[in-house]
Amino acid sequence: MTEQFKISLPDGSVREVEPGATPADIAAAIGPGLAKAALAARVDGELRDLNRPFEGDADLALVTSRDVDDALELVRHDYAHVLAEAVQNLFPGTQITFGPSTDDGFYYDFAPPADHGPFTEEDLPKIEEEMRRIIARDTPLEREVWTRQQLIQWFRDNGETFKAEWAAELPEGEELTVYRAGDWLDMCRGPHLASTGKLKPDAFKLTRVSGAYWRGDQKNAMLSRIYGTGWLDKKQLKEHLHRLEEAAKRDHRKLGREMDLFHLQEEAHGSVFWHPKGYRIWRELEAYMRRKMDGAGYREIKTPQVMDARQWEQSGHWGKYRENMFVIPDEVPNTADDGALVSDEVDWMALKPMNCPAHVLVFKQGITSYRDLPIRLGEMGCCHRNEPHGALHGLMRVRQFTQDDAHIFCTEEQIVEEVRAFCELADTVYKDFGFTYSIKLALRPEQRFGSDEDWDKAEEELRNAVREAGMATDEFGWEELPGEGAFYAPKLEWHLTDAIGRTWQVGTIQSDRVLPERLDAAYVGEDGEKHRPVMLHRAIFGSYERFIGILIEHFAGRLPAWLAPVQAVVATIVSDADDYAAEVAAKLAAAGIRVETDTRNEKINYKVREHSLAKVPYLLVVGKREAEEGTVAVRKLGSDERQRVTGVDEFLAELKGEAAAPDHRG
RNA sequence: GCCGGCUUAGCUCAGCUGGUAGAGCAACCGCCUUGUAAGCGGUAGGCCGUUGGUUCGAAUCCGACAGCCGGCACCA
Repeated sequence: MTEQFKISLPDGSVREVEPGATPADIAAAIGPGLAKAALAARVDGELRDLNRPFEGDADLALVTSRDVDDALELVRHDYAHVLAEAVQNLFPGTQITFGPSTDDGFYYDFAPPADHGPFTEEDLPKIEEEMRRIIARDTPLEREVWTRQQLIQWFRDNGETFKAEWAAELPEGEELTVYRAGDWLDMCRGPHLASTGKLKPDAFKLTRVSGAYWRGDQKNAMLSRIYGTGWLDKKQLKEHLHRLEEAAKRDHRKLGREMDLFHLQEEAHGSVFWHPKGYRIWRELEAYMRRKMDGAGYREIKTPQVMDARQWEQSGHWGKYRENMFVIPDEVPNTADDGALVSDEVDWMALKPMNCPAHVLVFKQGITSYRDLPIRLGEMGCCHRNEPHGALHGLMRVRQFTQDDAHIFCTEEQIVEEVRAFCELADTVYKDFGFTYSIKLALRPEQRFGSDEDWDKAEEELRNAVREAGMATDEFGWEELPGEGAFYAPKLEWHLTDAIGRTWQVGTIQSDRVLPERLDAAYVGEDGEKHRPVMLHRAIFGSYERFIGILIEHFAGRLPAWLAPVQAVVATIVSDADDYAAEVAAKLAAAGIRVETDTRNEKINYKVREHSLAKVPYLLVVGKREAEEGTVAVRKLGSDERQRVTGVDEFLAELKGEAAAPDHRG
């Protein structure tokens, strides 16, 4: 008489099964529909294979495609395995490595055969085809527990050096499993679907290829990665591809060109040429941020673009970041007729990669009393960093950028209050742009300066400040990120969520005790002795370049009226209305509205289309009728509302509210 | 920096296996005075990224370099 296992189901019922029984057996016992729909099982909360026998009494929940998160994870992981098998079928000699699921699909990293070279996009269609064949074959996926030695031996015998290396390094005590699909197998923790046929042949697509370092380390071999997107059914795949197309339409590089905001060119790659319309956005943002910072007790300064290398040596940047700094010889003249003239003993200078050392130098002028603290020094600081070329990306990653930077010099006791106040300032700013955001605390990295006690303290201060602001909650996406901090301090990060759900890290505040020490910043305390201030580095936009890029993508170019470079266009229908159009425009301009007129000899359809594509918030159409009646026909961009005819003053009153910056509205 | 791809008119893109370039839109010039997302006709516009090579001949084939795109790594 064998012992029976008691399996509890989510509805509260309990089934008794023989040892050796599996979740699949239970699904079958409940009904054929469920047996077919079941993808995997949660056994005591752990996601498991449908065919893995119970090991004792257990709580069981069968996972179907209705459990979307689990189902997608399973399906994507399976697609990755099928991809690996397909590639090995088509390209014998290819080594497999890793293939996880991602946010929208999966990838797998391969080491292609020595005589083949990396995979290219041209390979993708035939790999997809092979994947469909594998799915159609409907091969069962079987879990097997192997010993480490078996694994290493098997992979070595099959020329799988990467897998063998990995198997040798897996932590002791872990159950090592392989999943077998017919003749093919991969070492994998699982779980997997019961068979390849559970995948939909039309719900995935291989999207791109790229290089990726083995184990993510630049020092290692470059592998060939194949990305795919994978879903539960064809409809989801189509929706996803559609979302990608929509996202591409928001691309700030494309909109920046179409809207004539800025351009980039080879001769200054990684630095932005702002055009009048783009710089108008910048100026509005800058004016807004100045008001916010003035109002929050910051004082703005301006510091040198170029400083002597000795200064950077002292601050520590020379040692750590010299590779990414633009360095120039301090020699006059530095050219001669026969070429460059740079002597051996030249002094070096560097363009500033950040503002903080200069701010410490300002702080150090004169003697500071504890009564003066906190001192908040702000700067719209233009910095240069010689970024790795492969990292450059439109406005999002540039070599010259301007930060809404500030450093708060304060006492230990003032840290929490200053950080708390910053949380509130950042909150008002992000809300003014309609962003939701989450706050993360990036904790100590492996490589760092300072003692563990200092780190304990610094982390706790930031944590407390966010708690005191009432923002260390789920509502604010509060989360701690181990290992993500800067080498000198933990940092709080603000991650914006844009209109299509992408996140962007923009704001930050971090406490720094290292730099004041290195640059010997001090204040005189109550006791008459010298003390080190703590320095809080902080920014809200991050950089103007990147923030504008994010705004363009967030609004899909349709900036709110207060940021729109041109807020209204007066477009005529007939030339008889030209004078009236000029009159209307003059009136708006006198009220501070950025307005243009369009009196070209074109049909109104044409003008409407053009200004709509240019994302002008308001189009005021004037014809004979409006000229006679003193009205305008208002067409608001992106509004479903039908154009309406209204008096100029009424319209102006309405637009003035919208055209004012959020902090200037009543 | 690493892997792959790309680079032709202001923009978007054609140009097969080598015979010194083509479209649409934009621009300019006319006609049309127009009522809410492209009126019609015409004209002009190109060192085919740069540079070496192969060839009688290169936008086209090969190499180097640069920039861009997608990733990887990096992001004080």
